[in-house]
Amino acid sequence: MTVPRVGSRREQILATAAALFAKHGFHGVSIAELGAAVGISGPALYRHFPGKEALLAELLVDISERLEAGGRERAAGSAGSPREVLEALVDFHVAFALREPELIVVQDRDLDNLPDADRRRVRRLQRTYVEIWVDTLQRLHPGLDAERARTAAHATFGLLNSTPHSGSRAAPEEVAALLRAMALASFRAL
Amino acid sequence: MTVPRVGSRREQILATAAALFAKHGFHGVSIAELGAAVGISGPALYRHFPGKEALLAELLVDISERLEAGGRERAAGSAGSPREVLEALVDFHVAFALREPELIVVQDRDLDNLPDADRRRVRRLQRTYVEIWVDTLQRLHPGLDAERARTAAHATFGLLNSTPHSGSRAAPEEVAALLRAMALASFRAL
DNA sequence: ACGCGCTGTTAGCAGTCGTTAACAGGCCGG
DNA sequence: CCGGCCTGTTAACGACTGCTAACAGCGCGT
Repeated sequence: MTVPRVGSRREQILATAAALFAKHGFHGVSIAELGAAVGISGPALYRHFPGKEALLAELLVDISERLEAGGRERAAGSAGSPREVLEALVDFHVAFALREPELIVVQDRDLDNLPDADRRRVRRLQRTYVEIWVDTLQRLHPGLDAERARTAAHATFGLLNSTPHSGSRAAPEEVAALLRAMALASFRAL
Repeated sequence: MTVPRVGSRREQILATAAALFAKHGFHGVSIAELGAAVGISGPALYRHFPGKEALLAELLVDISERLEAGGRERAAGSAGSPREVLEALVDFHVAFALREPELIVVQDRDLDNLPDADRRRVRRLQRTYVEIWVDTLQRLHPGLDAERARTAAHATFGLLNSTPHSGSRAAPEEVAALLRAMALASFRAL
């Protein structure tokens, strides 16, 4: 019994890769280093992944799918006023950024080290995630044109994704509350 | 007469390197590619720079010095209320981020590809720049503790530095005005 | 006119990278 | 007990990298 966590090695490798890629960049981490960091050495990684790029692809496709799904979920039912939806989106995003800062870093740093097919997929997911925010902002502020809404959405992502940059020795909930409040306040400028 | 732009090649190389590093990352650009992009080929770059790392160092030291100097200048004379100083800082930073988005990208993406001495220097400059913002925020909001002020400063940098991410087909002045307004509005949450 | 410094070239070297090949031990179903 | 799969090892290959060496044309001061 007690299935020995099928794919537990895989997940360990993915988590370690996320941390190392975030710290040194995709090209700055060798297969040998990554292997050593999980206790195996070098080419053993090829028992779990077809190659280095595939590893990055799995990380980035996964994070962009989770963001898009989370955004869609909170914006869907059209239940809730635009303001409530926007608050839910902010809460979701800030929680994500605080929980997995490495993935946030890797996603916009190493996107173009992906093979073409995966990069297109990730780009499309990112675009639809942005559009969820744009639609919500436009419903909240009728008359706001799409271009400005898009700029505002990206600005908010930059604000919320700033967690990896600040040392943030403070408690995560306090940081989350502060970023949430700043993001929502910034929308008053629209 | 008409000095033939002493160092014009140097500056051309630096500008091209900034663009390429921003697009593909430091490790993603080879000396040969960089040479080809400026019309010379490969090792000719060593006539102008002692090495690849020195090139990156010059870019990053330069940008962090300019940011620190610009921030210090606008915060110095203690002329102006804290709110005026803060508005000047925002204007300065957003103009910088819009004028040289590649440098913004390279600075936080490839900082740790610098040789130790240069990285320490850049880190120190960045720290004092942040502290200028922290001090101003604390003068504006007495009772705001330094940790929260630091988080808020980083969040504002993320917001203002979002320009490279959004396509921003709009006119730069409009984007600048929007980001400025959002940044200043976000401070109301403090 | 001469020589030198500046800026460019090509050839080649040493090191590192991702990846494949060949091999081996452990576990588990028949 | 046996045979295969899973997961690991080390050795080696080819490609590419940053960098150096050796050489050459050009322009300018004396």
